[in-house]
Amino acid sequence: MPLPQTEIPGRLQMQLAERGIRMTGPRRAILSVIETANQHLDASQILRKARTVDASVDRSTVYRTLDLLKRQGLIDELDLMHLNGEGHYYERKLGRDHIHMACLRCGKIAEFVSKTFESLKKQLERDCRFHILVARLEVGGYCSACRR
Amino acid sequence: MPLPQTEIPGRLQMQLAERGIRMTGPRRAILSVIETANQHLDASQILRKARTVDASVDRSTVYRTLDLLKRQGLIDELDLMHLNGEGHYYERKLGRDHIHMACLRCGKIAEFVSKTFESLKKQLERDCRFHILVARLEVGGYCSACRR
DNA sequence: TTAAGTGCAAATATTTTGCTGTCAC
DNA sequence: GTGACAGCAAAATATTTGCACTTAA
Repeated sequence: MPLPQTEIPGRLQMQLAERGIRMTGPRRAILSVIETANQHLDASQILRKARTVDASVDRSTVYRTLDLLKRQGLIDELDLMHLNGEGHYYERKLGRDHIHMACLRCGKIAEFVSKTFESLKKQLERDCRFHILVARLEVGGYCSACRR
Repeated sequence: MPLPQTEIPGRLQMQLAERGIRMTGPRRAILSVIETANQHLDASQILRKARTVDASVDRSTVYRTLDLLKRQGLIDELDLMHLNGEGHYYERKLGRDHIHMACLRCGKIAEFVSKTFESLKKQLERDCRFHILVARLEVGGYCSACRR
């Protein structure tokens, strides 16, 4: 049973602070955008939204911050099957990994948490003697509404 | 038990012919590169190798051909956890999907075929009423040699 | 104080597109 | 013959980097 992922505002900020990483204005703006996003955002969307908080935020700061968060394992980077161009999408890493299912017809993204996925990762770590840091399962196809 | 994937030379060419898709010089060169590759190649590498067969091959033809093969479901597109930049890697789609494990320290890519992965996909199709066309599981972490 | 972070501008990397001539079928 | 494909050049998109100034701790 996946625990409900209750979200503490400023959690990302806290996690960075715990690791002794400096907090700045632009960084705060970007983090808040990522935290409050209710959909997957790409770098440009993050930039645009961050600028509504702090108009001076630069595109390169967005990329640098995304890099930082990736290295810290606090966000995941997704392709979403390149439904819109070749860019990447970002989302908070919360508890259990989930699978992304992208409908190639209507573009809807569904998410799915699966015990089998968790077992698969364990099996992989055991059988391949591989220490997993990130796991990304993306699926493309037709959703229930589009498959008919 | 996965069947041994015996490779017939010119198989890709044949598969395109079966579908009534035109064969041309540049296309033949690109297909042969993909077929004989013993590692994952990105668009630039494919271009370079294709040019050793047919020097006039253009970069855009490589992209157009990769697009064609993707649409036909004959190749898979991978990120390999962006070990080297943001480009994509391509590989023949042969029989069973496999998992790619990228070592974030040494860069080695290992592949793994798993029954559990197959069950997971079936479960997904059933539980989410989703018709899967492509499934991509990529894992990043430390391989057995690097984890110590 | 000072190492880390920032904006800015420019560079790089990757992919796509318009166009016109060519070729497979 | 004709529609699909090609090369070329240019554009569009996505990301990275060098540098000088600023700032958090």
